[in-house]
Amino acid sequence: MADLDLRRLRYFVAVAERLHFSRAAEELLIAQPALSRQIRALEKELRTELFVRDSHGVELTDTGRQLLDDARPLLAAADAARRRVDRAARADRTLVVGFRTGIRVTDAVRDFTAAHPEVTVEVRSVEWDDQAEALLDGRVDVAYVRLPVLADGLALTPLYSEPRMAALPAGHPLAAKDALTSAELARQTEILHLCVNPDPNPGGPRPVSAIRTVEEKLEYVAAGRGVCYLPRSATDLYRRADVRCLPVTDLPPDEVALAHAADRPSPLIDAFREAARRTAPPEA
Amino acid sequence: MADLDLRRLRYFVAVAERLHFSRAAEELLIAQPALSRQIRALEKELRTELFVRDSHGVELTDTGRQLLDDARPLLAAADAARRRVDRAARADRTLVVGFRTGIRVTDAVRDFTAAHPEVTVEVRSVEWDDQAEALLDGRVDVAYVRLPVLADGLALTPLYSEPRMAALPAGHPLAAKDALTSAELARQTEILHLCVNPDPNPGGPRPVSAIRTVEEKLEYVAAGRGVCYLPRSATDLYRRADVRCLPVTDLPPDEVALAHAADRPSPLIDAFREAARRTAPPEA
DNA sequence: GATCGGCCATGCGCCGAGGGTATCGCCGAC
DNA sequence: GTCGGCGATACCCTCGGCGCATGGCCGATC
Repeated sequence: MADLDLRRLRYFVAVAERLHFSRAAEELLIAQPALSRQIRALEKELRTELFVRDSHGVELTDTGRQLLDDARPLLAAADAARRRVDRAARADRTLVVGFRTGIRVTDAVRDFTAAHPEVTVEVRSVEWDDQAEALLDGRVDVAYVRLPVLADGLALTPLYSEPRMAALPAGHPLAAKDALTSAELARQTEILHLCVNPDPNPGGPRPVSAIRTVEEKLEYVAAGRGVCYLPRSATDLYRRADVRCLPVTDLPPDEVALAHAADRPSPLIDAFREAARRTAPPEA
Repeated sequence: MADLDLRRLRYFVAVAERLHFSRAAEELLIAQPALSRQIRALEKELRTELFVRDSHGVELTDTGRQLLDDARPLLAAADAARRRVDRAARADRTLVVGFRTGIRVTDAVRDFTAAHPEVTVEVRSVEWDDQAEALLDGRVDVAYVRLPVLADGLALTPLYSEPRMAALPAGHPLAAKDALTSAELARQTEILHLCVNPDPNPGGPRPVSAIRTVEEKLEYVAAGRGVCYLPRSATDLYRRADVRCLPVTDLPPDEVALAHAADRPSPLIDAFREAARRTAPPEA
């Protein structure tokens, strides 16, 4: 039994997702006849029909659906493997540091570079909902994260913590105070949650709106649609007159940690971790 | 970034496992130069060395080890996907029933075939350590299993249970009794465990020996090296003069169930499950 | 109801990837 | 020094995949 061909699988997924050969071919940057032939060849290899093509268009068969379910994770795994190899190949020459808005990385990078001038340090911003993936598949070597982190397979080094703040509209009755408690906020107003994943559970209930950035979040707050929690570095960064930010005294502080893939130890990662620890801001 | 090629990955794994190009090529049924070229091409594609080749032979680099770690599960996933598609393709024409020694399947097959004469029923024996895999990747559609089953993703239908027996050498002091308790066995003798996996945890401690079949197990018992537990159907099947089998009164009976992959429902599987339930032997 | 347009399949020629055979280069063993 | 084992290279051939042009089918349009 010959191997499946990942290129053909990718072609198949492209067609299955669009149910349209010509458009899929366009997306794949090949001509439509080539795509038709490849799909036919795949069907022949598997000795089964994957699509029903009739005058109404193209549809998946049951077998096709089965293959689609398998093909997507398989292709993702292949990509991840490829990235991990890429990472291993440059492991002793380059360090890729992931971070998110509001986290200061320059001090640690400078400290690290002083000790390892031969190593190229890349700094790359990482989406929150992708940070664990990015670490595990090798797109970044280490990443600053805010605890808690939900994924397995990551080694975490706590670095520092910062007060948790609440952002509320400037005219809000609570905005006159100097500090707040979570009870006051829970009782008085609706809390906006940052929804990072485009569609966390498809079909299910979802947060107000697909808010992806802190700016967007604050926009909602300024519009009087609610309040939200933020770490202090975020409120410092995005100061605005129509939003007031106050410390919330009874919530545990927001902890920032350095994460890296738990397998695949590396002296460079260890060195960067020490650099990050040395340069972490003092506790507030 | 082009896709990894699974064929090349398979070549790579073959070399990595043998650390010998010529022998790997022989195994792969290609000539050695072709293999050398493919590995070189893979290294070029990944822009990194995977092996160090010197006069002492061939060795993996760190990157090569990383790739090997990823390649094996990837290839296994591809094979499993292929098998699941094969299964989906024949889902409404064929039913593959897995079973293990000592389980009687003919009654259920006959009952099922009477109701579905158009369906081809294949019966295939399955290794214990492979039964969950075989169900999940579609090599078998349903399988008779003995509880408990350790794998997730399987739907289980209990069918019947049978007494648990102990097998001991004919001359053993306890062999004169009519029945035993687990306490007597635990106190008096060493228990042989059936070691089904060729090497359960490489490098770690392992059971006495790689016993794979009931016959082998009984051979050890006859040789006086221990006693073992078996379900009654097994002791009935492999009767021998130098081994005595007695019921163990205080152990829960051995339960036989029908298992199938929890996703991918199928009317044929449902029908076979009913047939199995109808034809299950009465409780002892 | 003839034509047109959208869409997938097919025919054909080209090119490159991959395989086989023969051979080279290196190194260690005897 | 020679020989044998092993991986790399040279050279050639085959086949698979692609693009272009075109065919065949069907539904929409006027």
